[in-house]
Amino acid sequence: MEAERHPTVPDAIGAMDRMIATMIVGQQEFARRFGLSVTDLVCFAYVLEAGDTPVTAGDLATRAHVTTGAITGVLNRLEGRGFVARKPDPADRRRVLVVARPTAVEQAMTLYGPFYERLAELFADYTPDELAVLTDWFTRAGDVARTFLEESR
Amino acid sequence: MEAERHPTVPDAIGAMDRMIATMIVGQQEFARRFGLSVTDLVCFAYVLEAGDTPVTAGDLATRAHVTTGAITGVLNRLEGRGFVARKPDPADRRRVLVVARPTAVEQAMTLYGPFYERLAELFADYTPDELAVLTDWFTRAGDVARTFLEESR
DNA sequence: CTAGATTTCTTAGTTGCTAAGATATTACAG
DNA sequence: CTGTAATATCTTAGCAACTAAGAAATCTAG
Repeated sequence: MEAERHPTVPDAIGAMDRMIATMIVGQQEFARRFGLSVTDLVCFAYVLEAGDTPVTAGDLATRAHVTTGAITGVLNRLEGRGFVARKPDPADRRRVLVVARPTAVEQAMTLYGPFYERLAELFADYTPDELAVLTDWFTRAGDVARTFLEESR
Repeated sequence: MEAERHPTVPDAIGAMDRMIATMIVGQQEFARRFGLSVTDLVCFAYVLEAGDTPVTAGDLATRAHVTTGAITGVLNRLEGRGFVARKPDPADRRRVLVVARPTAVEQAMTLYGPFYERLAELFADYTPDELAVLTDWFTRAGDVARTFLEESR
């Protein structure tokens, strides 16, 4: 069946939309179980992603599209759960640097782990070339969305 | 560089995570502009997706993982914006059927359109076979997430 | 016909957000 | 230097959307 193997761009966008909607609900569910908000998880993911690069409270506000006032609450909750720590910036004492606690990834994996295992099983069904196509698309789609968000400020 | 063209499964999951996080922030931004909540958009997308198949208020609560009380608010807002209409179910008068208004897609496209154009441009960079891989993954990842959500109730 | 189950809506209370402004610090023009 | 403006975070008051619990209407089964 050639037709089914060659979806149109609108087909792809439709399938993507349904996937995104489900992932959003999934994140809300994860957040609920952590006793955190979706914004908290988005910020935490960004801190982990940044790795050694220092992240300020303001960076999180920009990235999550919320006010700095909201970030105060985000950091209080993440700090309360032991996910991150506030650290003063020696170079600029107005700033607050946010660093992930050593056990943070471990803690997150307790809840995310089972879901990631399912995803890993799914990805295992694809060839290395197909995995490259998927990873490339994730990266570029993320860039497209980020650019779109920045432009429409 | 072979290594770069063959990401590992963890690479793929990492790229996917960052993409999802950005899409979540994007949906929050769209919701803000519509004067709606993310839950409203998730429900609206589900109503559109269902097409002619009737959707009840309870279906939306199940799909969006919120209480039926929250759905009352969702429907009031979506109805207020002219996106959907409540329709009594002739077969069961307790039920409320939700149908998309004819102009609903058009209205949604006013805001979503520019973003979808960017996505369409991105998808245009992929061959039909690659597009098939992507669409297949969207569908299956959506199924994995939906199954995971249903199991963990 | 009645008792229980189902479906939506209502109400009270909680949470996380924004907007505006307070506070502390840094940057820079003169 | 010094004073003024800009910047970064936090605080506060108010608002919007959620939950939990239960009311009201309707359906289902014995």
